[in-house]
This record gives sequence, structure tokens and C-alpha cells, in this order.
Amino acid sequence: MRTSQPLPLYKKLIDDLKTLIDQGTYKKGELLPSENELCKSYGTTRPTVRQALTELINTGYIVRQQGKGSIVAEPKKGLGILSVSGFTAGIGDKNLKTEILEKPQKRTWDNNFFYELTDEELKAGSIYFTRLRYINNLPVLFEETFITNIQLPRFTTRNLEDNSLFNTLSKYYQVEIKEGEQKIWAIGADKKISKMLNLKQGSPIVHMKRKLKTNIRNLNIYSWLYCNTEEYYLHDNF
Amino acid sequence: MRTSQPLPLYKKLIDDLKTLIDQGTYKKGELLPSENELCKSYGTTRPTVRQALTELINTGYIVRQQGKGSIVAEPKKGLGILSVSGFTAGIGDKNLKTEILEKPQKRTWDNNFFYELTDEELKAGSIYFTRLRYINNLPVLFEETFITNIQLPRFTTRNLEDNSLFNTLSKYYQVEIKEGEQKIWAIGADKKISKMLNLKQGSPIVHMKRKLKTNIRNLNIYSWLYCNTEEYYLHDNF
DNA sequence: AAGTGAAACTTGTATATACAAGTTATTAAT
DNA sequence: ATTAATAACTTGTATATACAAGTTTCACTT
Repeated sequence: MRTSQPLPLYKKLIDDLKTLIDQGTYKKGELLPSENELCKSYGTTRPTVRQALTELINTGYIVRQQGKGSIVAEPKKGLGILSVSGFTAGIGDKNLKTEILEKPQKRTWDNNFFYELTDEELKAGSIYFTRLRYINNLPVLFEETFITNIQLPRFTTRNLEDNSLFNTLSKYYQVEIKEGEQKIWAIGADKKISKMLNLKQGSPIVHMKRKLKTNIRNLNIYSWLYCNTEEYYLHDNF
Repeated sequence: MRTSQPLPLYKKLIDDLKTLIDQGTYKKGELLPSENELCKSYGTTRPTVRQALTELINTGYIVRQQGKGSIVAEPKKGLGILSVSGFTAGIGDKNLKTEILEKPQKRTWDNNFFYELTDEELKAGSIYFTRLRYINNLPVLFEETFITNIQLPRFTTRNLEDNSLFNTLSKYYQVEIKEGEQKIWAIGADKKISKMLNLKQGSPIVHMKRKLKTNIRNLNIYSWLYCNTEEYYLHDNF
């Protein structure tokens, strides 16, 4: 077992500032502490602080204005993060529930996996789990997820229940989504899916296959989605 | 008239390297000159060179690998460009056809337009047209498009037949897609759509509503899509 | 009271340097 | 010839500093 190496200072700064913005300590439109103030707080120098702030700009957390400061921006949803929404106003977090059907487990890749895999991915194997998402206790989205099992110690013991896959990857493993692709079909629900999503067999559902690439080489996230869009819809940004 | 101020050195570096990559002088998978070599070429130091390279990473031109170098990346497809694909190998351009059903025409916005519009957009009005796309003479995708009528002189006379909306906007109007969002449903084809897509009424089809933002303020592209995914599927990158 | 200007902030650009850590090529030992 | 150690590269992180340029504040002048 390896002792966990300390996070570089600028990454600690990124984490801290993201957390403070996410928590609402620094609100949209407000100014962050100036670069020199952050230097003093962290006992470092401007290039290091600026390295962190540049990252926050690129992830949409802040904008910088010369002479003024770093302004907290509209909280941008993560690249490729899919959400389920509806027209009914007020779908708060309380009405969302995520159930783990099959807990994260190590698994080898299928021989005829839909996407092409690199040798490193094949060697590393995958972590597989399935989830079912509810809105107002209505099952809406069934999701199968495969994650390349690279640099993810103890991942199978993590709790992924409330929409926290991307948060977990970011917080504990410094994994960030960089880009992705998706393929989309409309299909009629088969017996298994229709039962799970509480639909009549043959009802139109959205099926997606997605590949999300991360900042870690060969660490990709694959997911197959099946979504009931009678009451709600799938939504994403790019 | 103001004399143009000299470009900062790191921006000149960005421009130069982008040009060399676009021109193919540095090809995909190849290494750029090392940071120290660039320092010598430009008579500067590593922090400045790294500032430029970091920007190239964020725009997808390169990836950096510690100990190895800066690797020219896959030329990234345009943001938000949707394509229709199939498993059948060899869907060449020859098998693709786009038919303009309703030619581009100026039009005021609907009172209850699906997306919220700015005052400037409302004032400018829209350009509206519909297209039907075929693969191997099979109608696959029906698309309604609304573009904010800002800085688009003579647009209604342009030919948009072969997948060239984004090319036209880029080439003649310097309009580039910056980001976007989409909402996705699976629905049963109604009478009109089923007829157009040569389907049985009620067959599952993909319906999407998309908003694409551009580098021009208030110039957005909205489109409603209806896609037959029995033989092919929708594909996009982000 | 209104306007001017300087001071004191802010971020933007840049130099110079140092050591850590990962990769590749070379050299030396077996 | 193969292997192992080493040297020579590469990028990653960090310090310390300087001046340019944009914004805000406030005291001073009118």
C-alpha cells in the first residue's frame, strides 16, 4: 500500500474554492478574495494562486476582470452531466431519489463491448453498477454504468445514491469529465424495462449510449440509459 | 482610429501553434517542440510558454503528458453538431441528402415560444426554415430551425442543402457555436411526422429541442428535431 | 457640491529560477 | 544478447519578483 501523496497546493486551492462556491459561501456575482489575499492565506505566491484561478475559469466557476477581481459565475453544470427535468415547477432535490439496483462490482469487459477499448482499459477491467432514478416516486431512468477500473481504490465501497457519481469522482479521485459523445435512439420498452419504468410494453422510451472521457488517461465512463419521457425529459449541456 | 496594440507574446504563441496544427504542419499524435525549445525560439521563459500551451489544452488542440511532451490531439468536431449515423459501414456523403421543405424566411417569434427570448431577440425576429434529411433515400430526420435575425444579411438567399448550416454561418458570417443545451423525449410519431418519415403512426421517434449559443450576443439557433431511429441513430459530441 | 487627480487597490503579462517526477535513450554490467 | 542502472531529456509544481493596465476610493481643488 502506498501512502497517499499530498495534493499539490494549487489543487488544494481549487478544491477549497469550489467547495466554498458550491456551499454558497461565495455567491454568484460576488468577488472572491483577491489574489494577494489568497497568497497570504495559503502562504504562497501569485503564479500558484493564478494557476488555481485559471482552472476555475475553465470550469466555469468564475470570471476574472482586470482591475476588479474574480467574480463568481453562474454555477455551470458539469460537462455532459445528464439531468432529468420536467415542466412541473418545483422539482426539488427532495423529489429525486436514486436507487442502486446492483452495487458497484469489479467485472471484465464484454467481448463485444459496444465501444472500442484500449489495451490498458481491457487490462484494467471495469467497475459496473446499475441505478434506477425516481422523480416524485415515479421510476424514470434506468442506467447501467461501466467505469474503467484505474486509480479508483475502494471505489466499490462508495455510496453513489444521490446523483453523486461525478462529485465522488471529482472529490476523492480528482477525476473530471473532459469531453464525451452520445448516441440516441427511440425504442419501444421491452418487458424488463417496461416493468422497471412502470410503463406499458412498447411505450416509446429514450435509449442512449454515452462515452465520457476524463482527465485521467484510459479512465472512461460508459453508460447505457433507458428513460421514460412521458412526464419528464432528458436534459444536457455542452 | 486606434493603432492596434501588439499582441501579448503568449497570445502570439497560441496563434502560431494553432495555425501550424490547423495547417497540418504538426499532425495528430505528433509531439510539439518541447517547452524549452519554444522558449529559445521565442526568446522567453517556461511560464510564458506554458500559459500558451495551457490554453491549447483547454481548446482541445493538444494534450500534455509528463515526461513525454505536448501531443497534438484529435481535431475536435464542432460543438453541438448533430449527425445521423448507422452501423452499416460506408454511409458516404453520397447517400446523404437534405431537402429544404420551407425555404428560409423572416418571421416573428411565437408568443409562447418554448425558450425564453431576450428583448433584443424579440426585436430582431427570426429566420425560419424546415429541412428533411435522407440517408439512402430513406427520410430519417425532420428539422425545424429558428435563427435570431441579427447580422445575417442576405441569409434567406443562401443554399443550405448539404449539411452546410454551420459552415455557412462560420464562413460568411463568422458565427461559431459556443455552447448549447438540449432536451430529449421519445414520442410516438403523429400523423404528419409519421407520413414524412415513412413510419407507422405511433412508432417511437426521438424528439429534441435544442438551443445553441454563438459568439455573437443574442444570436442563437433553436431547432426542433424529429428522428426515425429504426435504422440509424443520432450522434453528438460535447 | 461637483469635478479632478492621485493613490491604492485589482488583475495581466513576463522574467528567472529551482527542484520533483515521468519518459526515453544510452551506457555499463552480467 | 539481455538486463539493469544511469543520464538526458520531458512536463509538473513552486518561489520570488517586476512592471503594465484597468477599477475603485478618497482627498483635494474648484
